[in-house]
Order: sequence, then structure tokens, then C-alpha cells
Amino acid sequence: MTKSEVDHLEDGYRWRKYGQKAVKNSRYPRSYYRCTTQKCLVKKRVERSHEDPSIVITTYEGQHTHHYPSNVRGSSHMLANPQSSMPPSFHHDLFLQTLTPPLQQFNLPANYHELLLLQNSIHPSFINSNQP
DNA sequence: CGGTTTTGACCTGCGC
DNA sequence: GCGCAGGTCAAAACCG
Repeated sequence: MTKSEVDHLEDGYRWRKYGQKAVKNSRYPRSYYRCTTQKCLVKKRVERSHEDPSIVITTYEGQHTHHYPSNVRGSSHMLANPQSSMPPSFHHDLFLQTLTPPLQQFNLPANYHELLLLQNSIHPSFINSNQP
């Protein structure tokens, strides 16, 4: 449930695509990702909105039981001492916040843009959390 | 050379 | 029992 033009969303974890299928509702293909960290078998389903091609619906299946990888591809510049500045609890909270809003989005399309902006605000903020 | 993406085939659950 | 739809596997291709 994030607005993005690309499927490869860097959410702090590394994903390996293991499948792709076309769905009937959407005329766009749906991609299946799995967390590359062997400790947790979290799965992720990325589907493109049938209304707005610029919006992808990301459905997480399971919970991450580990911190994000030591070196995140594409965001390696933000790893100075992540564990220190961001305890797991904080991340878990963020995780819940990321999961909760989508349900409201479905019921309140009017808040869509606000939530999208919120989503866009969360990522940079937590990236900059260890920035002096 | 290792990890990742791609892509078709294969498997399973469900409705008729 | 069959067909459809969704989900997964695995081999080859691809890329740093």
C-alpha cells in the first residue's frame, strides 16, 4: 500500500523475487518476493493497482524476526550504527504503522493522498534518523 | 563466481 | 472429474 512507480521498493530489507503471475482483476502482473534473510521466511506480494498504475499494493506475509541486513542494497550509506539509534521495538512499531493504514485507505479513499504522503515521510525520516 | 531475476512449468484448492 | 486461478519451483540468463 505504497505509492511508487517502481516495484523495487527499498523498505530496509532485501527481497528475492521468486515468481510473477498475472491476475484477472488487475491487468498488471503480480510479483512474489521472499526475504533473503534465512532467519525469517517473510513473504511479500507486490501488486499494481488496477486504477492507478503508479500505485503498488504491497502485502506482507509474516513478520521479520531480525534486524534489517547489515548492508542494505542501495541504502548502504545509512548504516553507521542502526541498531544503536533504532531499537527493534521502534522498528516493530514502524512495521505496524506500515501495516495498519492500508485498511483505512480502502475505507477512506479521501485520505489516500495524505497517507501516501505519510508513507513517503516515514521512509526519509527513518533513514535520516541517524543523521546528525 | 555468487546472488538475483526471469519465465514457463508444476502443484494445489475450489467451484461447478 | 475438470478447469480455472493463485502460488511456488527451478533452470537458465543476467549482472556486479
